Amino acid sequence: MPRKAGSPPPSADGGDSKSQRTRTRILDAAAHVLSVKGFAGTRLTDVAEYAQLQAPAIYYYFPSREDLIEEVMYCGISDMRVHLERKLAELPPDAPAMDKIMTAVDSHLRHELELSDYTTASIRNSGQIPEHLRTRQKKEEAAYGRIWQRLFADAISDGEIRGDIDARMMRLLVMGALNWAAEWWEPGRGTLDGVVRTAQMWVRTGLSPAREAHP
Amino acid sequence: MPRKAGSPPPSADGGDSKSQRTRTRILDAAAHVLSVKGFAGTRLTDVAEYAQLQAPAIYYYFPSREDLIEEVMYCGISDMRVHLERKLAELPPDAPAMDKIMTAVDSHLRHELELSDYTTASIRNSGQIPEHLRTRQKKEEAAYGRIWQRLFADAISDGEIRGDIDARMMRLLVMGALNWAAEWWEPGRGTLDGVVRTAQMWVRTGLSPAREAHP
Amino acid sequence: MPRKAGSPPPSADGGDSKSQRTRTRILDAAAHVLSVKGFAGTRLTDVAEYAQLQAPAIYYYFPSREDLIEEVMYCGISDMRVHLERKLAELPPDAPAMDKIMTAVDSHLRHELELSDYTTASIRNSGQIPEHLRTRQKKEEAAYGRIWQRLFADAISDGEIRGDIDARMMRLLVMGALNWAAEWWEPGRGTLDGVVRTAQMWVRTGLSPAREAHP
Amino acid sequence: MPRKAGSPPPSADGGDSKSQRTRTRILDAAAHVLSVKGFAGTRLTDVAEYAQLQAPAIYYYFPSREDLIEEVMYCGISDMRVHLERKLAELPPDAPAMDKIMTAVDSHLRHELELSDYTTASIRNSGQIPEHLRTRQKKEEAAYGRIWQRLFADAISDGEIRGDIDARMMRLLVMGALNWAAEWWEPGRGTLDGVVRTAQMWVRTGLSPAREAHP
DNA sequence: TATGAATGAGGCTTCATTCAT
DNA sequence: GATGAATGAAGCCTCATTCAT
Repeated sequence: MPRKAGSPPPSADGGDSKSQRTRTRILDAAAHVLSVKGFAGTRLTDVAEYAQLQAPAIYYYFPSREDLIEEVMYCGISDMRVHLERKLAELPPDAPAMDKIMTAVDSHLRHELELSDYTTASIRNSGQIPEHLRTRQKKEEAAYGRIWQRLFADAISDGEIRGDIDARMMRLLVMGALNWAAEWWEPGRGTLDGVVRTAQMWVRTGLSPAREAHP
Repeated sequence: MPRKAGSPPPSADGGDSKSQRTRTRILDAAAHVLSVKGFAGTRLTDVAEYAQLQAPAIYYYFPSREDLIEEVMYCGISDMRVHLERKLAELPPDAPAMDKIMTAVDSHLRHELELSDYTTASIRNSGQIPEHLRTRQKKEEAAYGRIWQRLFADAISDGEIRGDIDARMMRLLVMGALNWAAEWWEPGRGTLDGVVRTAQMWVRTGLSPAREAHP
Repeated sequence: MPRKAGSPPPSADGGDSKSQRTRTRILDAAAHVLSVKGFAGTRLTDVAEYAQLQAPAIYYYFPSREDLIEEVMYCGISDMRVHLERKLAELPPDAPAMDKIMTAVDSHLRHELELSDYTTASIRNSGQIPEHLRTRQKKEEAAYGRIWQRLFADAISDGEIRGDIDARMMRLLVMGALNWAAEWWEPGRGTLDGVVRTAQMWVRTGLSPAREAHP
Repeated sequence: MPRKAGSPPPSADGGDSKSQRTRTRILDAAAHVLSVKGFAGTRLTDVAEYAQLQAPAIYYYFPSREDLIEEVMYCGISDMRVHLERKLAELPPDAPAMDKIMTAVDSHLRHELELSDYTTASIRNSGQIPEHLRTRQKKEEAAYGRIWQRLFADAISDGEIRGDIDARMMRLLVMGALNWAAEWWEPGRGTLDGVVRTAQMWVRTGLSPAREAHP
């Protein structure tokens, strides 16, 4: 019997039983539909079609539509955090604070645009989903936010970000620019590398302390 | 008999007949609900409740739910463009290109955060609404985009924005940062002026030609 | 103030006040719509449009949709009876029984096809209308039927209709043939006179006592 | 999955799966309600109740109310034609033309009064149903009409029907008399055999060439 | 494990009807 | 006499969910 909702994220372990794979297929489908149609517009029929099975089959893997959606929302942000943590861990421990931020920008954009409907689903539907479905997600979101917060704080105390700004606001603006990319970016138009580089440039030069004073 | 959908934007003229006001109340309510619940989640019952009447009354003013939503979407972006054009027209004709961009940032944020559920509705639901409801909106969106495009182009040719970037990408990142503000900003936390100033600063210093060479 | 439902048929008296004429216009419109759309399909909006006024205006002349329809149904059959009685009265009192039947056929067809949506409405909807709306109509229908019944009875006792048939059945078949004409006849195709003549011929030769025995 | 509308007539084959039977039950119920209440008066709730299930279940078998009704209308007239063709085929090939007409009268009346709500529904609602629901039905109707037309034409050229009449009109009057029988006949009052015999008699003697000339 | 069949809740929409003007 | 505005009841239809197989 497959795991109940609340169990590890789909891609987590090596549970490659057929059952486990079907569950993942459903979750993927849900993420896809959710990212396109929004919370209220996500019909189990559509999810089922995308996952190539009949709607009632979903109930074998998830107790209800809400549970399914809840898990998509959770995975979206959770995967994102895991991804970021992994990338940061790959940096030399004494890397400059600004470099870490550049890594975060890179990680965020790539994960959002390349890897996953989950993130888009998670991002786009944050505002539309009933509170009680967001408990786990909000916790993850906060955790993810805290990582960024720390990066900014470090950068400020290291003098790599100008000190005369509202750090929280700045961070939210930055993350907004990145989140919104999902709304306009399409593989056909400009490379993903290009987006990453442009965003990094904007963040780096936009946040660096001014140099007018020097001369 | 009230005007059909396709008539002047709600706040437009002095159509202060009681009928005209009811129509506007419904449109406002729809914008509100739409911005919170998304396209599929927008129920006429909720719109009606918010507008303080019974659901069928809506049909006296709009031929269908879709027409109502279509008009909200259209007004959202259309008002935004009008607002921006007015602000730009108030500037001295020979104002520096970057100042115009600052004005655009200001106009966008204030209209989005202060004035109107319409914009939020329009922005948030762009991706979820069936194509056939977006014809008018897309035209307006393009027009609005073209204004920004021109501002960037002028700034580049005047040397006020560094020339080594992909202008289109840059513009989309900027607008994304502004759009996303609706997702996190709330009046209680930080002033609107603060958001505007922070955003302007980021844009100005982020896009200005590098100054490293100077000293 | 106009007369309540239950008052004399529209075209009855000389009540040519504007009010009386509007009432008649509504009744005519209702007859028309009813004959085309059937009982449940008859919307006050359509009736109003056909009568060139707004739906609520109908309530000034009729207490309810049902009352309006009831009156149409009543008038349809009632006019028919009046028409027939008038035509029969014009015959010489000693006219042969079969001639009277020919007159009845003529009267029925002409009234149905030429004069009036009322009859068509009345005929077509007999089976679809709730019982309580048919009280007056049924009484008239019975009265109209009795006239025909008498004509047949007289003809039989005079030996002008063969005696070896079920008179009631025969009469119902005949009236059915006439009633149904409304379903297929259209002015463009064949003259009304032609229909009348054909029907009369069929009835006369079909009902006459066999002549084989004579020679 | 049950067949879509447009599939074989209900009573057609031995599709005795439970699903096939439910579909037939719904179709039968629709025919019944339609024949009593008319097109606009036919509510899915009533159909469902008569078929002993809940209204939404109908959508498992038919895409919409209109499709359901369309199929009833089609089956009504189609079954009628099949029935007639079968009966005619049973006659010896050299049967007199008038005998064939007698068979047609018999077939029409029995099918209409004895077998089927479908026919009554089809007949009664011809005039009330939107054109686009009658495409298939009209084709069948025409085909059915052509059979009768041929029977009349043959009878005339064989001298079994008098030649001095408008054959089309005559045929329509005859079919009208038969169609209308559904409006008045009830099992309690007079036998079906009686109706058939009376109608046949009327048609035979009414259409036969006159014999006055003989003596 | 998965599907065919069915249901109940709820949303959009229509329409007779009312009421103030 | 007549209309603009609004409402309540009811019908069609969708969809999450269940259950037997």
